[in-house]
Amino acid sequence: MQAVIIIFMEKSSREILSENNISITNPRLLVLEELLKTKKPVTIENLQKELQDEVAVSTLYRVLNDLKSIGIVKEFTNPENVTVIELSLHGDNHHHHLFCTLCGKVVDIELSVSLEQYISSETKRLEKSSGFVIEDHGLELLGRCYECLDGA
Amino acid sequence: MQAVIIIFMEKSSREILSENNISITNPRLLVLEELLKTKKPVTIENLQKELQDEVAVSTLYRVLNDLKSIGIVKEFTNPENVTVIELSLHGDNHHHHLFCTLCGKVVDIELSVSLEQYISSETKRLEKSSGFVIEDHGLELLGRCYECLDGA
DNA sequence: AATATTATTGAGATTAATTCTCATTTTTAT
DNA sequence: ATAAAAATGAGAATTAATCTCAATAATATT
Repeated sequence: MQAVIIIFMEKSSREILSENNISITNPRLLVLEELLKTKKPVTIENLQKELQDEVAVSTLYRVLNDLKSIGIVKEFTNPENVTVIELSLHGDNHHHHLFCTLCGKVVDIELSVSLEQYISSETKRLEKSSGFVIEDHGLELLGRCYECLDGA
Repeated sequence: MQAVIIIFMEKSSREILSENNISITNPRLLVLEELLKTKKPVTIENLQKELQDEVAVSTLYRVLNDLKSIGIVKEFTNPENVTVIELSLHGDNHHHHLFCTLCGKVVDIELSVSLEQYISSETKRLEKSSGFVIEDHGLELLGRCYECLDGA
């Protein structure tokens, strides 16, 4: 009997860049590696710390804009209005965010299918009453995380 | 038969300030008047334009912070990350925002009671799975407004 | 109502996040 | 291997917001 081993290989940073037809440069690889390593939403400040002496600040911002424009990085702001960066490789990964208002932690969350459906139908109702065409939505949840609750 | 006329009188800016025990000053009155006049969410840039030569920029920011801290002004950011200011006189007016991604227009919206309930119960589920205590939520809708759709 | 005390204002300096400029370096195409 | 095009680094420029501090206005006291 043969063992069948299935490995879900993360795409390499090089592959990601070449698939998107943008040139393969060191800063881009370094930023991508860092985001792949973290796997979680990060502030630009934290990215900067991790990439100190490897990528210039101006380049970091430029690279993030490049990655945003090919759609593999998403940007949003936390409740204190700080920019948060998140890798978004698999095109359609609709999700939402839960923020700790004390320490700033951000967690990705998925809503139940039924709630998503409910939001969609409400959206249709609101399209009629508002005259807008509604294309997207995001639910933000605010609270306090276990660590901050512990400390208190 | 007598006519019964009921007038819902907007509280005056003076009353609002004195009820909240903060001193009545001209800049505060001017900012409040402007917000009462507009009745809609406004960017700080727009507020500045309206109050040119009447309130110094530094004072405008300070007054907005004062009004935020007594809870009669709420602040949020639009999808382009610009700060938007909104009067919130009647303490509990939970609502959400619909943004036009083309012109930046912001519209207040109310969700149906059942959707709000649905979100609340999802929140309870997420509290268990995330370990957070969730205290608030906001739904943002993004789309294109009738005027921008017309123009296109 | 007049004065003393306290708080607020205006103007501009400061800070922080992000973008821009441009000479140099790296990448891609030939 | 070389030419052409694109990206980088360092620091200057820009923008939104806060801070500083002397002058002014508001409140409290007599």
